[in-house]
Amino acid sequence: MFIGEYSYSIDDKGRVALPVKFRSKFDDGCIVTRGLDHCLWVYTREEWEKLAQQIGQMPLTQKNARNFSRLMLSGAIEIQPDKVGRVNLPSYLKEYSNIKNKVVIAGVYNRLEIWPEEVWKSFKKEMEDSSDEIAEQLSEVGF
Amino acid sequence: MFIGEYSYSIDDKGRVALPVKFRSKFDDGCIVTRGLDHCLWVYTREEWEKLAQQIGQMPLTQKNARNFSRLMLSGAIEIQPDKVGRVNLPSYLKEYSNIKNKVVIAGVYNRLEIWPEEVWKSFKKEMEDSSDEIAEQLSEVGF
DNA sequence: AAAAAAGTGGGGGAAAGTGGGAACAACTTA
DNA sequence: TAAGTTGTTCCCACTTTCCCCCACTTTTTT
Repeated sequence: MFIGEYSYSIDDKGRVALPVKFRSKFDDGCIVTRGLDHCLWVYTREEWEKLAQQIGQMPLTQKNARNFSRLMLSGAIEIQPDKVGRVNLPSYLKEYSNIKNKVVIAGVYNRLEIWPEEVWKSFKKEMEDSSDEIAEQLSEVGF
Repeated sequence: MFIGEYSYSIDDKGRVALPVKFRSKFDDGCIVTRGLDHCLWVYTREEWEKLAQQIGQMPLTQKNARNFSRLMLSGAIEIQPDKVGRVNLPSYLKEYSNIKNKVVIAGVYNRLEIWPEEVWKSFKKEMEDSSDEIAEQLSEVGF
């Protein structure tokens, strides 16, 4: 399970390190894709297969389903981390997430999330400030 | 599984490269056809067979089904990529998709999609901006 | 404080993108 | 029918990009 919060910088070549703790999970590659809220999601192969299969079975003829599968699948890329555990993000993912120099990687159960540092900070502040309200809204979705 | 987003240019002879990662899948030819949303769809032989069978089983009596099968089947062509993995698109497919010089190829599960670069950009922007709504609508279709 | 581990940076070689020429086929015209 | 013209396909070559590997610096741990 992925948990915690880690800071890294992106070098001139667009490489970003994955947290040491989790590197072994990505030995046989990881899948990075566009996540919701304009961050990036990183999955292990195994977890990705589950997700992708669901997406792939959506009906061709429904526009929403078509667009969602385009968004998720065309945004995805399989990357093999280099010898020291870094991945090279394609430019379209950096643009989508607005990642420039400093990033925060957050563990969220079955995936990692990559955020621009500044965005993460303000997002976190907002979350912390409104945690009570968030909790109350959760009861509405059956938590 | 086809995933990712790749940029290529079309040369004066109308040739467009397929992404290196997937070339081996098309060793024994690929089927290109008119897709929905005015892009082109590229299938492996195997996947095409499955799809064609599905389409063939649609009810003759529904106008939508008739039109869909016309679009897909009459537009389809089998192409053998050249030694460096390029395909030569027939002019009616270039016209249908409005492909000129720069294209984006997107992997979407069991097919590749070929888009004019400009169209893809605006389409993607729209999708990205409305990703929250799209995602929420998906819960309605049981995702 | 020393050693080990992790973060960061850069250079070289291989592979991929792209362009063009030559050979061949098809179609047109004299 | 033969010659010319157009178009297509195969193959080769150049250029650029990307990826792998190595090394240095910084941080952490014993």
